[in-house]
Amino acid sequence: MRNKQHLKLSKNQALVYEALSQASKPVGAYDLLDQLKAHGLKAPLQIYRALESLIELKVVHRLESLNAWTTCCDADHDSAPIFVICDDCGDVKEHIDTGLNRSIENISKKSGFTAERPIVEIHGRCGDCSPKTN
Amino acid sequence: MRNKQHLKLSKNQALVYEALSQASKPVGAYDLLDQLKAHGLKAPLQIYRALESLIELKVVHRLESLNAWTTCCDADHDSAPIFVICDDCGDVKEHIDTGLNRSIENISKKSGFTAERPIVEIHGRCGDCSPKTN
DNA sequence: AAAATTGATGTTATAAAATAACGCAATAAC
DNA sequence: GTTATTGCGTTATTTTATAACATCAATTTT
Repeated sequence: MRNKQHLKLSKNQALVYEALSQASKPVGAYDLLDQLKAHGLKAPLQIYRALESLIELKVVHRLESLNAWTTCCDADHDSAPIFVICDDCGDVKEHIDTGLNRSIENISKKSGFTAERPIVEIHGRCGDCSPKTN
Repeated sequence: MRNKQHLKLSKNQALVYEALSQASKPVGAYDLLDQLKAHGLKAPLQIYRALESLIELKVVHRLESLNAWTTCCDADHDSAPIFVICDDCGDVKEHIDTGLNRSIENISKKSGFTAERPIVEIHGRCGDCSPKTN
């Protein structure tokens, strides 16, 4: 989704989105809550509701394998977001890859499946955190 | 891993593996516990420990987006397991796709990343559960 | 064989993540 | 202006996963 500046977010949505934007990594719901207590938020549900709506708006993704959320890379994609996650430094990058999307379509077609929400989260080591050299 | 028959599993491992084998769908840890209470298991940890070791042995996979576990399809794969999940009937199928694996390798190479644990879980509708026809 | 290491087990308590259920307030739609 | 709709607030609860600690059995080391 481009033009995120033009999104009209509710108060809680804006708070959560802001917090996620400023984070360098995906953030958990209770971490968000801790941060936003300074702004008056008190209950987990306030966070979860905001996250849910931000996902609807396609400006935030949930990382299933981390129980955490991050802002969308703004690629304006219809295709599957691909997350590459360094298990060492925690860095997460979002990618778009047409080849991988084709593969998902192929697999679906072959089995008569309709893909609606592809989840791709690749754990490993980023270039900076050299892979195990044992 | 083939020749699962020859695996020497401990009591709890065997119980959990049996239960997963007989299930038609991925099963949650607390569901497993409920089932296995009849066999004397009492605490979540007994389940989680067994699951952890079964994953080490590569005979069980965890579905991150379902918080549930399932037996490996026995493909003897080095490559990423791909799960196709029907959000309607709950059916889950494991696939292997060389194309998708190549894509993951490409993405990794481009960014100097070393993929160690790729997670691919495609949610949608299976052929039997026709996709939304609104 | 005794000692030491390892791997599995059992139990209680706790932490972490997510949702249910209820009611209120502001705003957009008719 | 009444009626839907949407967002907000709060308490309690459920669901999922781990920590901490103790025991037991098997295997390896000496």
